[in-house]
Amino acid sequence: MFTYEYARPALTTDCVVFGLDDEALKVLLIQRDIPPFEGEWALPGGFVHVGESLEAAARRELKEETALEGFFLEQLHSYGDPDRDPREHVVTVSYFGLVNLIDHPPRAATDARNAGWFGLDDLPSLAFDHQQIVDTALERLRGKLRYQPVGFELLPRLFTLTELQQLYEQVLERTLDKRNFRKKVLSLGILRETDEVQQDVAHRAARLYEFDEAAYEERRQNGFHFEL
Amino acid sequence: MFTYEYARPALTTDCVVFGLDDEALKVLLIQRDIPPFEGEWALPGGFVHVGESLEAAARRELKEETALEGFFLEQLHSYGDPDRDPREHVVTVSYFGLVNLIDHPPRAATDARNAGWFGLDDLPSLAFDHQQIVDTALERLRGKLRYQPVGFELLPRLFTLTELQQLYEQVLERTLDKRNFRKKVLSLGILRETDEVQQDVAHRAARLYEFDEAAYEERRQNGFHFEL
DNA sequence: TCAAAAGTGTTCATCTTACACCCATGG
DNA sequence: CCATGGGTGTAAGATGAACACTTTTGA
Repeated sequence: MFTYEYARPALTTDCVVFGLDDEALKVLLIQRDIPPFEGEWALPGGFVHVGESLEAAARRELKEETALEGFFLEQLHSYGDPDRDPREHVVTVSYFGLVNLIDHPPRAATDARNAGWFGLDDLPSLAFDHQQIVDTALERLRGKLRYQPVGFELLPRLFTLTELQQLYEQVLERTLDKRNFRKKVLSLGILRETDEVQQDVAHRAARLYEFDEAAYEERRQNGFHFEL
Repeated sequence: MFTYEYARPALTTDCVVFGLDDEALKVLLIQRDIPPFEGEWALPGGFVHVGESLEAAARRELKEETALEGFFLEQLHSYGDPDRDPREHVVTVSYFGLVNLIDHPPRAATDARNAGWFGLDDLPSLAFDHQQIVDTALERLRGKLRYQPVGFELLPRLFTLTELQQLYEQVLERTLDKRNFRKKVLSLGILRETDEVQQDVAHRAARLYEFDEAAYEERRQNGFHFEL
């Protein structure tokens, strides 16, 4: 039991983790096993421990609930409406993560909660204000994708230009011209062309590329501004 | 006294309020009258009350400490490093505000703390991690200014195109071409030209313009994207 | 009449967009 | 040999950058 002179809101983190598979952009959800909203789907998250940084709390909860670790995670927004949790005033710091579902396939969560990936057009109704948080995360993803090289986080290390283009098309919800897209993305000089090509495809195999972090960093230092 | 089953970090808000006067972009600071960091300068802010939204807490503290109210305020970032406050684990949600110093001149704060506007190149050393928060806010301001019509918040209702240009030059720290700037900003169609001109200037008086919020909103609905 | 800032267009380079066909591969 | 996606260039339009002089006003 812990006692304070003044009342304190509770503090949690919640994560919106996006993943990409062959079909669509998906969000990671867990099924709640305790009230409130027992049995409903919600964002993975939980209480921040004293002595723990916000990001550490977010990563810990994700690992506990969904067995995911080691990927891009960045703070999104904090929500503190006193009524957002029916129990009491709970402030949540939301995080926004990106994984590629090839390297991080869905696994049973360690603490036995049901977890799953849901297509964005196919989300169940969410507990708390989590739908709003997902909406904000999606807006943020769209914004970041245009101006920062985060899309690569959703792809395997080696990818084809068509895969990259499809990622942009799916997230931004519009079609892009193949020739213009390739011209633009290659002109940025932050992709390394590898010697490898796609395997096991029933047509001409596409060349595989890799994001060149070092080249990106160097260009960024020199005032280069990523934009797609 | 309030007792909880698990320990809770304390929760505060801190505000980085930018103001523009004739000379430079300034930040609003208060001098702390209690430990820790007693006597040092810090961002205005304080504890979030239970039952109070985050933004309400930020506005309340600002009003109490600096007598400022009724201006643009938006959430910035949350900081939760366990060591950022020497007393205990304190998580802060930072906000970022814009005021024009003509309509909101510096006044004595109601609760008798010393408050003041400091030029960005002239900041005293700040308590806690507040320098980092200011740096983040400045980055955000620079980013927002280019892509959202927030600059007007720093100017009086009626302003000249030169004032607007100087604002951009000061915040972005680079000079802009007068003709190109005017061409671009007018082509956006979100400024209303008024019949009025500058008063009491010792040279040809410039025409006064006004931000046309309605026109901006309408254009935004139709997929228009502000950019300067 | 002088000082100070307001106001105004054109040109050139760059970037963006639209668009269609042949090629390589595996089945 | 056919189906599938991979890969490639050009031309026209739009946008951004560079640049200097005349006008208005008050002191």
